[in-house]
Amino acid sequence: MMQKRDYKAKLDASQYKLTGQRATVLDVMIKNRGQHLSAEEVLQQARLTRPNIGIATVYRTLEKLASLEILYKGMFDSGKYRYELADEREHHHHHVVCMNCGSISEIKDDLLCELEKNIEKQGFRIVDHDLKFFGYCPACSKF
Amino acid sequence: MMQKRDYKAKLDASQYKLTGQRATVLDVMIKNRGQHLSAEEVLQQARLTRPNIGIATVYRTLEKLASLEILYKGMFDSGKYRYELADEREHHHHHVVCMNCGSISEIKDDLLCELEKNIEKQGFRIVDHDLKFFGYCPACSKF
DNA sequence: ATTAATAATGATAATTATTATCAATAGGGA
DNA sequence: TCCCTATTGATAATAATTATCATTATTAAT
Repeated sequence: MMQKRDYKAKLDASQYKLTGQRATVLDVMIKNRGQHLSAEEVLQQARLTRPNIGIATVYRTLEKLASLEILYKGMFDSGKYRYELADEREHHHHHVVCMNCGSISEIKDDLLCELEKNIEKQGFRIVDHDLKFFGYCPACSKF
Repeated sequence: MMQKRDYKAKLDASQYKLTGQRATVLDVMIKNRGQHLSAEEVLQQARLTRPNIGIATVYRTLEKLASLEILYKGMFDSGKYRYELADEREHHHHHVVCMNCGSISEIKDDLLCELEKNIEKQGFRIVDHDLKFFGYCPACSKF
């Protein structure tokens, strides 16, 4: 599993500096590994250790980290983006969105490679995919 | 393939009336079968035959038609919902979003039923899925 | 170290998509 | 016809995101 220093190295190799604010945002994402945070949620957590960080900086940082492929930015449902550490979703897992409690669980799978190959036979070039299942998580499906 | 009268029957069976405005929106969706229109795009088209229809009515109608499962409402990318005739995506097809021209193509497939069964073994209850591929459509992948 | 150039930040204005409000209108029975 | 309720269009309000801009921090050159 990638560590903090690896992400920092990735940033150092880029044109961007690892400022205090960016480190704070990165720390939040690492602390919440496996979760899918909205910008607002990242802001709340970031302010625990850096009370005066602004929402604009959070957006800018998330955007940069996503452009460096440190984060994955995805639209899961209802109108806002969520971010997670990119290596968490590397080859290949998918999301189950619980229609009752809204929780997002992860499912590992490699079935899609085959499907991508079929699509490429039709002339497409596929570079990524996003698969979501909608239903009820184990807790909610009891009711 | 479902015809206009079938959709109308579905509406008649509901608590909602088929008003002129709703018929206009439905006509737009039928005319654009297989496409994924945003509310704004529906408005543009609707105004060709009914120039003073308002955006609020379009949103309301799309919402109602989606709640009756006449339309499917999905978030494909970048922050806005798109709508399509629900029967167009019945059992089972997926979307390829071209990262160059933004076009959305459709792929038929039934591979996922199996995957859903696996997930259900883990305690989830799955009722729907949404699979998107990102890449380049045949036209754009030439460059 | 001092200064000049550049990049990053925070506050906030602007924008975009969507939803809510509300007065005016349109149908559908008594 | 008149009343009742649903629908509509205009527009205000909201939510998420992006843009702007003056201030601050960092870097490079002297």
